[in-house]
Amino acid sequence: MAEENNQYTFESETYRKTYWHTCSHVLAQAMKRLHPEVKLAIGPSIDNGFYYDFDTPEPFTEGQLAELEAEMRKICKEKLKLERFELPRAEAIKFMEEKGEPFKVELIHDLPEDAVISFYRQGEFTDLCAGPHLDSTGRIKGNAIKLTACNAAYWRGDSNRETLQRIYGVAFPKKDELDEYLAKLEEARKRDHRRLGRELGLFMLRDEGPGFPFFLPKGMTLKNTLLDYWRRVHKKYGYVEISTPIMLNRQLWERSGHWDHYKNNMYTTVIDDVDFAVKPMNCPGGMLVYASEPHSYKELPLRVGEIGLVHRHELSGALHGLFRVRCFNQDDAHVFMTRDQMQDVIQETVRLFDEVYSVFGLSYTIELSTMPEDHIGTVEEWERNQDILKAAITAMGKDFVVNEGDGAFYGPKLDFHLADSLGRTWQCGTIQLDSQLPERFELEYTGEDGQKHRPVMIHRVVLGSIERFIGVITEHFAGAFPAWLAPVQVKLLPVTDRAAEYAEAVSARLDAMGFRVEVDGRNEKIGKKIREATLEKIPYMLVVGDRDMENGTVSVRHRSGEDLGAMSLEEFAALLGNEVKEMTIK
RNA sequence: GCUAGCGUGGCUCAAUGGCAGAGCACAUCACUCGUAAUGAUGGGGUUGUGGGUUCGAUUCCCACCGCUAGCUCCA
Repeated sequence: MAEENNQYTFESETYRKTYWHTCSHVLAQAMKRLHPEVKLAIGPSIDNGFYYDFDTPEPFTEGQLAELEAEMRKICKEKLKLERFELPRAEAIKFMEEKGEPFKVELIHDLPEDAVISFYRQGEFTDLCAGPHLDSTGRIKGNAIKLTACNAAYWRGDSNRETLQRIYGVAFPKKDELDEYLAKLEEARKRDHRRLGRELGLFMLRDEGPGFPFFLPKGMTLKNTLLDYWRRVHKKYGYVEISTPIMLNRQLWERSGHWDHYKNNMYTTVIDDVDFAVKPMNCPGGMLVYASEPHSYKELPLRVGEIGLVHRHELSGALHGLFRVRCFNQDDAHVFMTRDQMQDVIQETVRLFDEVYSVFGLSYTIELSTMPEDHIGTVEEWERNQDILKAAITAMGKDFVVNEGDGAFYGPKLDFHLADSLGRTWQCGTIQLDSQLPERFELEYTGEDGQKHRPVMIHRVVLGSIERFIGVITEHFAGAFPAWLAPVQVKLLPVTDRAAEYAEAVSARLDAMGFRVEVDGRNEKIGKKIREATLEKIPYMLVVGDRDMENGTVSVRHRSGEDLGAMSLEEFAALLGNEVKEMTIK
């Protein structure tokens, strides 16, 4: 490895991860020098940096990070050689016991019998590690290391085990690159949807209802515009829409399996001595609708959509703006079909996803989640369904990664993780294959043969949660929504009071054409009105003054700062109309 | 839920064991102005909630509520 280092650059993921992994060892070494009593857990590289978990009597403070960074810089300057060596199991355990590292001992115990147990030594510091590593701490640029956070983490991610202190860090071969990275994080903070949501008047959260978002007028317009698009695109793909009750009795939830498998997350109540639960999912209601009348094979696949408001009691610590809430609208749909239709339906659904995501300029990665420990149905059924999902997307030439044991309790699923413009990903779409609920609700259709058959179904959402999706696109567009989606598309800015009436008249005409328009009739200077409309990220500003009144024009300015000059209202309406139309159904 | 940090006008943030302050926003008045902030004046706070320590608490202590970060990446 060492001699090959020169061939590698920081652009290579392998080299980057090796670099960061060695950084984590340097961090651990610095920790041991400053705080010998601290016990070492694990310290891997991650997608953007590295961390190390420590067991410490006293949690760390931000101030200590600077001290650790300084010690790390020292270690880099010392140019310590990293040397790998192996030990037989018993000796490895003894070695770590003597060093007083109980977590390392546990790790060695859990390694398979035939595992090679390797260590890396740098100066006075040695760590259990599979490697690989850089050949010297001198290869790390000391002043381009930044310890970014210290936080708690459970040993082995298990909430029943020890709480460790995790220190996160990031490092680059050049100081400039570190600064650039930190600037990018700062940029990300500026487009945080929680901040933009408040600044743009989209939504709010209150102590009175943690995790229950309130939508404000602008946010509601955005949401309705989004749903309007959703309905049009689903109509095109042959969906019908229903709405099912928000609360249903216990018996139903027992039948669906939710009462047994999902009760901890459900809001329940008692009405007239009967247990009720607020729905955490829409499916059981959808089952009742399907079962309410007989079906023929000729109707299949039957695509039934529902924008359903669901409530889930998420852990308080998991709440996060609109990304993780306790009540949200799913753009749900259930597609009922024959076994033969499964692959086609899955592919058709993926095509629908592609169309929708492309409208927003969002790309995605797919994860296949397989059978969890807590599940219903047979292993054979699960495997068969997993194979169908795999086959369907493979045939479409799509890549996916497998997420073992992360399926829903009733079936395997394909999860679509959307990347925002900063490369962070959020799970939005999902396609879940389910042959359990049709069984439990005894769903049937009459086949060509005149016999009753059991359909299979998928549960699927494209946007996922309307709330989360709004959060994702708010950050993706940094609040500057495309014109078709912007809560306000046009703002009239009269230069003086003399133009107020004219502005109102223009506004009324645009409104009649179906555009979302506002007038800034305040007695303020035009510069101020422009500044504020720009900060509101309204796509078009129409400046109107004496000149425009005389000529019957509007002076158009884009939020980007571009001055499009004076034009007739008809010309402007055509311009905006085209821009809006481009983004609608193809 | 756990660990740590935080909670001061609508927002962003000062300050202090001894009268709580600024900018923005808001209101009023003047200015009627052509492409990113006109000026003046004014109103607005039981410092998250409840308890405790103290002559005195917004500040110190305790509890609760809420928020923020992490708890997925595994030598």
